[in-house]
Amino acid sequence: MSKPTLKSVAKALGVSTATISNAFNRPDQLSVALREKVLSACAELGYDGPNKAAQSLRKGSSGIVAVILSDSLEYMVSDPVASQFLQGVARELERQQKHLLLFSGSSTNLDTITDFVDGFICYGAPRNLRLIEQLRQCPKRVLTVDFDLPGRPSVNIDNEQAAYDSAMAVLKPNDVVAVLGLRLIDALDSRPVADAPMWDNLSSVSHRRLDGYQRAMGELGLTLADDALWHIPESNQHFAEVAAKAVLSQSPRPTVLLCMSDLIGLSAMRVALQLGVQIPEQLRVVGFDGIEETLRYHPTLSSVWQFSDKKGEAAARAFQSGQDDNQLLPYELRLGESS
Amino acid sequence: MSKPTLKSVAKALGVSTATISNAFNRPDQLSVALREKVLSACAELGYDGPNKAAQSLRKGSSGIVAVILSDSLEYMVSDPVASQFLQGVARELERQQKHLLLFSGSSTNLDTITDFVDGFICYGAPRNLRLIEQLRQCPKRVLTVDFDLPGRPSVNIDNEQAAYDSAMAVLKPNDVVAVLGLRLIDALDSRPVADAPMWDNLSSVSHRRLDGYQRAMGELGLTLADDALWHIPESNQHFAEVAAKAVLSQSPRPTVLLCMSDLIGLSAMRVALQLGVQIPEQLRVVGFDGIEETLRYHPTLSSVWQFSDKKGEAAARAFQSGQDDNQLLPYELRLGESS
DNA sequence: TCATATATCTTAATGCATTAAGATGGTAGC
DNA sequence: GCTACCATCTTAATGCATTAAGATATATGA
Repeated sequence: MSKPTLKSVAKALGVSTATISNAFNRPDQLSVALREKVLSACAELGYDGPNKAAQSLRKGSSGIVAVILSDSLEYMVSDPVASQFLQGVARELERQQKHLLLFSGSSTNLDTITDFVDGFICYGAPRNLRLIEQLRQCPKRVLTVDFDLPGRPSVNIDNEQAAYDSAMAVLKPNDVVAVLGLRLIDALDSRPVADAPMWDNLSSVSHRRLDGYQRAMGELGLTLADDALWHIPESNQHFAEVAAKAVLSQSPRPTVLLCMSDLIGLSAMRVALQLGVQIPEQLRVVGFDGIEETLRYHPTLSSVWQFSDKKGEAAARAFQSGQDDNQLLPYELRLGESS
Repeated sequence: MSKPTLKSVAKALGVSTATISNAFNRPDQLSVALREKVLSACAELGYDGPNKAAQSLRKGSSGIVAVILSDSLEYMVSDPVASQFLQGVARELERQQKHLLLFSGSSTNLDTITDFVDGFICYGAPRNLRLIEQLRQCPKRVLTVDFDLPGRPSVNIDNEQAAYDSAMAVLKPNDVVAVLGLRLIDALDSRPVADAPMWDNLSSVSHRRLDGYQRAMGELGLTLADDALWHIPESNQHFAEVAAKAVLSQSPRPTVLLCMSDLIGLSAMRVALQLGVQIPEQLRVVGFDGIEETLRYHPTLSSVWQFSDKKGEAAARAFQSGQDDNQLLPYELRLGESS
């Protein structure tokens, strides 16, 4: 006997297909007694719910939301900011009884599954240009986070203003400034940006933050030396330490480090302390993101808190609600001992 | 106007729906002239092929094969053995015009997508018990690689015999033996197995290999000391070096190292050389898997070559062909300077 | 020239499920 | 006792596509 279907189960029970369907989807449409009879019969016959493909076809939606992570899944799970975001998305999606399908940005064949999902939430600007093109042309709903796609809704914070605020909070006249930036150019190792072409992909967060830093510096009459702007390919300890070591060995030594993530900021402080540089007397540091570890570390790190879990929830909610604007979430500047 | 469908396109062109469908799926069923007219009309109307959900429903298959990787995706891409396997699968699937959907073993909701895929190729025994249960009960085709699931087809090599062969090739009477094993117990760091409960998950490859080692040792009258059997949680340099250092510091120092992967073998040789232990005079080493790096390294590493790319192809082919047996692929023992 | 084979396109049944609208029987109100 | 309404279930249209079988017209062969 082939796999049971709604129809075969209905016939076996002597009821209509609508009844079986309702037993699964709209319990209020039939008596409890009958519903339980149906459900137990289904279990017995090995029928485990309506076929998703048919359901998706009929309803026009599958209840599956694909989340595309720009970086590798591994990184995303280990990075506290990203994993908090993911938890927020998962929480909100569960609340809405939706399912979550996870993709890494290296996925290249969206066509394969576009018809099976309700749309995409894309976290972070993908490096993969083909993927970006596919997202642009995707007929399904697409919502971006931490970057913008023309004509698509997005969830973000005002990175320029936040960066400006954070810089203004630590900078003093006559400071020597260095910026430890994240993914500014197309290189896989930590290095000074120098005159490498900026990888300005969809006005990514990093460039907005850089703009904010520079606005603040401009107002204070400070300039950024050519070798004081560093590119870090991925927000982790190793890459951050390489950059921090290099920058703190320069002369004149920076008196302020503007860091585009908290992991970078913490790593920089570790390096500074190893080098015997006093914080905040000789060096002030400010991070970005707002993760718990900045509070446990000593000295505590000043940072822009952006509440990634809320961001995840907001993204999932905005995805569902259908609102098409570019939403800016609140952030909060919290000063620690590092400034 | 809503999204175009087969029907709407057919009406717009004044032909039947069958013609449009054939234009996409069976070009031989209509004249080239008409086919091109149809295709260009589709492009103009913004119709990009038959809806996959409907197609899947009608055809009973979607052409998507899901590959589940027991470890994290990141690890899989970096590990040469796994990534070769993946390449083999991808190559064969492409040949069959199928699509590949990648999952990590931490995925827990197969139900979400079972109706959308033709089945699962599962590489390596998942740690996630819920996932294993889902695979057992999955109504779709499931093929396992490097482990077995009762009643399911699998692709593998004869790990017991291969391990036996490799051990026999390096062992001599009176040897002191240590085993650097992979994922033998449920621990996330490198450590001696001692009396921790063996994590015998679905007769995984590691336990088969251990059986092979021990059969060989038995025949030579050798025994494995309690602290000479080590568990390594993941096949990478760091974890391997920790274990190798510990084992090579024991007294009496081992004269043979049986390693369950080449990465482990190579790391162990690196450690040995650092410690001033001569290979092969004072220590013989044998690995497992067969990766190119073993040939470039000096001394070259003896190993069991299992041709992971072929394994990937074989898995994809077996998945497709419908054969339901437990296939054993050939392996090859290649001796290097390490023994 | 007639019968037959070929190429090309259409008809209609089918896959599995959802859901608005209709049918049925019972209960409450007066 | 009659009407109105409610709870409960069924009917039937619908979503988007595939494909075997049927319908034409054109070409082939004797």
